[in-house]
Amino acid sequence: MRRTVEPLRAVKGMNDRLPGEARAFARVEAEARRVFGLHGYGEVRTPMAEEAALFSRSIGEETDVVGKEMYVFPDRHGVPLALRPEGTAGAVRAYIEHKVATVEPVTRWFYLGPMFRHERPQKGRYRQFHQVGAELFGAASPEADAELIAMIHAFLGAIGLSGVRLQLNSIGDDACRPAYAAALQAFLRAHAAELCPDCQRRAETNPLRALDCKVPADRAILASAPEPGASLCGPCREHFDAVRGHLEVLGLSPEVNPRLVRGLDYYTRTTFEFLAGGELGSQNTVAAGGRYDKLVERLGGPAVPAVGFAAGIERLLLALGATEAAAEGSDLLVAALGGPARRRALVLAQAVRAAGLRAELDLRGGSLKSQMRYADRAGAAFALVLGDDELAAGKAKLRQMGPRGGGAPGDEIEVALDAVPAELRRRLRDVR
RNA sequence: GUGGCUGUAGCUCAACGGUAGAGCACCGGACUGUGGCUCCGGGUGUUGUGGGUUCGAUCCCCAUCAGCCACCCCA
Repeated sequence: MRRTVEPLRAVKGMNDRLPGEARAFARVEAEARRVFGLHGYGEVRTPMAEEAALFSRSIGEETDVVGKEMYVFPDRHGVPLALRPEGTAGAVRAYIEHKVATVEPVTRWFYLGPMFRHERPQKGRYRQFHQVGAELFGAASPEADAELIAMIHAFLGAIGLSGVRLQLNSIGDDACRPAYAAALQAFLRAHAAELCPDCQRRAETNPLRALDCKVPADRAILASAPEPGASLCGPCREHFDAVRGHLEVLGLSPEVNPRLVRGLDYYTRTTFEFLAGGELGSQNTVAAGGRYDKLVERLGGPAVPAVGFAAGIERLLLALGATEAAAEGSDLLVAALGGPARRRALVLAQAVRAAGLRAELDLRGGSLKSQMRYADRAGAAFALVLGDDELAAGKAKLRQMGPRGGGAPGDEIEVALDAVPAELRRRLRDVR
């Protein structure tokens, strides 16, 4: 195994997912498709790259996601493109571009795929990570928020994630948020000298973010800061209370967290997060979202309200403590000895597959013993022994394998070569 | 981007300033054509990488890369 050339490695923060892990991943995706499908959501697939301007306009120029973490590069004509750092912007762009609002009043979309942010990787946070998310366009009512949140809860339950906490808040809309933000900023500026450098910065760039500062001294000061929940205008208050009420009806009990804010600029009114314990450490937000009633308009579309969310698949898997999922073994492993028998075995395996059963040949050849051992460790349900004698007689020995790594010796019967697929199918039915 | 910890076989780990071992896994044999159990055999490694100190470095020093943890930020 001497290395003569330096092997290339995966890009930092971008990980391979080998089949064992990929299966666990695929299961989460399959549940997303199933549960979202039950709620009337259709899958959209938008490009991985968009014009960078789309993200700065929607997510916000001043956010870290756009300002510091986006992969931006010029295309051949010098147009700045960006690898998508999240899914909502692309979905909204597609919604506008295809004039979807003109053909249907309410649109339910979900998406699923890789996102890219140039951050320092750590557990539950990677430069290429994967999100599943959904967007509900055209409904301003509190029912929409509640339905979406309940759907996420159902999805988390479906993948086996229990013990999640739901936090809920409202950050107001154009009518009340500006005044609130100004009040909060004034408060922060007044206390700037006592606050940590981060909060001094936040006071100027994104005052709301200061609310969830983790520095103890800051928390003490911020305890008396104005909270968004207390400054809502009448309609926002009404909307928020109705969302809470609907969630209670649906059997969910959200914790109201008056300091829950969102990092992306496009949110209005409802914000929420699902938190999980487990092995996630500080990256314990597993799904998050909120309402964004002005975004479609802001990106040049009609005035269509919307609410959406995204969940990080890697984080879901971590929260689940998902271990690798073993591959299902073949229905049949063909062990053939000698050239003529091995040629016949190629054909035989093909015939079994054509009958809809999984067949595998031990491609290494080797002794019958080693081929049988392979059949065992590969988890094959049956093994077919094909040697010169069998070939001459037009038959093969079909042996039932016990459970992998142990169990009773299997029964073995002779089967005519042409009858192998049918006989295998019959026996598999008995076994399973 | 900031701070800290860690890098030895496929995995989990050991060792010592004198170029590395164990368990599991893997491969083979006992059984010239029948898996598992047992026994026997096989180490599969430039000790992450590059320098430095030294007669000699896996060990000490520096750098770098990667992973992890916290912060920042976020899903």
